[in-house]
Amino acid sequence: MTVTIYDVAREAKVSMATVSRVLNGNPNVKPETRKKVKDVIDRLNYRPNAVARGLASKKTTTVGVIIPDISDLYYSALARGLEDVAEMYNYQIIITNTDQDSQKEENAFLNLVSKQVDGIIFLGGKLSGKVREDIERANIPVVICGSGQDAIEVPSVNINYYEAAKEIASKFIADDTKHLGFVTGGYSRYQENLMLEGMKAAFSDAGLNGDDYIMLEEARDYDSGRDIFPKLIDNNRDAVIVVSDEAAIGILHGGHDHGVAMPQRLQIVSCSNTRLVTMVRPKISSISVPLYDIGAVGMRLLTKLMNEEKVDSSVVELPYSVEYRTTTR
Amino acid sequence: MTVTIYDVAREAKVSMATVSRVLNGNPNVKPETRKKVKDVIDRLNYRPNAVARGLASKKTTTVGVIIPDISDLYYSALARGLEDVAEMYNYQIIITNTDQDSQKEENAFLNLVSKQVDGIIFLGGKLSGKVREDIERANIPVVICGSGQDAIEVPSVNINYYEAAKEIASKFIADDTKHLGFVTGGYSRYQENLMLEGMKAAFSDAGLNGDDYIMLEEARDYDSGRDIFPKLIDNNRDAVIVVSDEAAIGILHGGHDHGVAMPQRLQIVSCSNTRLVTMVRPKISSISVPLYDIGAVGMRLLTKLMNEEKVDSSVVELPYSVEYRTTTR
DNA sequence: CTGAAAGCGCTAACAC
DNA sequence: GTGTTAGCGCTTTCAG
Repeated sequence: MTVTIYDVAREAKVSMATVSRVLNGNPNVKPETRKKVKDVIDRLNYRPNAVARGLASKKTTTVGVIIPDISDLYYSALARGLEDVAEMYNYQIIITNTDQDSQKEENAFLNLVSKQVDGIIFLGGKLSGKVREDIERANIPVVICGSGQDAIEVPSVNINYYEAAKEIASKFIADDTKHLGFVTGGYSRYQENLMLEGMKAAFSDAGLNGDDYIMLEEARDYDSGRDIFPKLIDNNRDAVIVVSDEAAIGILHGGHDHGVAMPQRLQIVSCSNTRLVTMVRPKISSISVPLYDIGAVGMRLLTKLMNEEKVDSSVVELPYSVEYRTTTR
Repeated sequence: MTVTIYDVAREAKVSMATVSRVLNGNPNVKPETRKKVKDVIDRLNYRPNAVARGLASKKTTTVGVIIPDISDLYYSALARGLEDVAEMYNYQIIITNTDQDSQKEENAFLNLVSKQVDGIIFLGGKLSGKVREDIERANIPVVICGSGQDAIEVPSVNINYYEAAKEIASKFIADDTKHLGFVTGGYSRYQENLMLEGMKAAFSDAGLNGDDYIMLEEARDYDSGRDIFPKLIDNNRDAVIVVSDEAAIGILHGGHDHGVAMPQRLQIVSCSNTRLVTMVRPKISSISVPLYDIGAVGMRLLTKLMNEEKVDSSVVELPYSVEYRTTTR
């Protein structure tokens, strides 16, 4: 039925070994036999069975991607970057959504290992203790993209959210805009904590105690953003730093709906840098996180790891800037 | 190094066959031996090698997804629906982005077949003649989601865009809003043509010739939407039907930037129903395409096909409605 | 430069 | 119920 390497060998009057060699670009094949084999391959329309190949070679040219939610613009931008470089290096990608559920994360990881993927990329995610153990045990290259992880020896790529948050807070403080709200999204506790520390450092530099000025809230999507708007105003916030772009837009429209002038009354800076930030009016000021690049660089790092090339630094920090648009004064 | 079925068999003092049986839930195993085997599996922390399994059983529990761009909200919503039901049925998903490039589509398809996926889902895409031949030859279940395809015998799931477009146009005509713009996105020519036919039918029903009233434009993203706004006004459009949500928002903001009152001067209806439509002000009227469901139903259909269950109808049309929000009067 | 043969880790008849 | 035995389609020594 389906044509195998054996059929090709027979037709070309060579051994399977030789066919295998031309398939894999092994130079130890006389040009003429190579041509002969290639002709037969074309004629028979032969395509090697990647599964058999994987079993024999212990390499599947497949990498697993564990992602909270592919329909979240933040993650899908990362995923796109990652997939593009995977394609360059001839890797396929198996994607699993976890909704940040630890159990799902572990299942996904174990499934991927069963499938003998050559490497795994985590986007966001919590990496519970169990998963960490599994990583340890599986002995397979893993890299984390776009999500801080607490004291873990896994290679990762991200921007420095501590510095970014500190920079934003400092600017606000300098403008005498001190009553800040920090609206977390529950994406990565570790990272959100880092940002909070950054803001506190900014207050500290100004001789102030951040705890007296920073109010914490949580909103991840548009609706919850809109819902917390009144609370922000009631608590006299001058500005908010919002992790989730959708929540930021929700807050913005909360202002719109309540007839509150923005950014006069409340300034907003969001932190995810999805396409959304410039697709609303007023445009939202935000950290320019290089999402696509984080994914791309992460995958590049993984290819190196899978290839056992040495890597200069396994935790890479990409540059960012803060774009002040029209939700800030 | 890694523990295999053979190790489990030895430790449990049974044959590999028996281990395989408990692994696959084969009922022909005495409960006590089943327990014995399971204990050893746990103790050894054994996990079957899915690649070996795939080779032996000719089933990989993996399905391929060919998608224009995962970072496009329209497609990622479909993908999420699809992935959720894939997970329910214990399938993993290999995703490939094609940017609607025929060559990439064909490569992706062939790669997926090499990997012995059990089925393939196309989201959007052009399905050039070559790919159609490949589908024919590969003899593997394929379903197309969220994209019309011209005269092709491949199972698919979508909504009836012809009727939707006709309904919208009829409403406009009845309101004496006859100078329509149709802003295509280049997603699926076939489908966009279908919509155009639908609009023409609406004019025809009103005793009018659609060609005299409908102006065609193309814009796929936010910026091009904004860019074509002046042209729409210069050509005296009363309303536009826009395939891409992002383009629709672009047009909306084009109006904003030019100080043109919307929807008084120009009404907008968009057709992709991504989350974006309710995340701008004014909220955009749109066809309520059940994106998630299209993906979910498509994957469910594929599981049936892969399982060789019989299927009532291989082209399924999901219900939709038209939501008139605040970009229409 | 090429071929023979031994697996890779598992499933699936087929016996018993 | 359980074990034996062939493969699945390929890569990879090892000879020559």
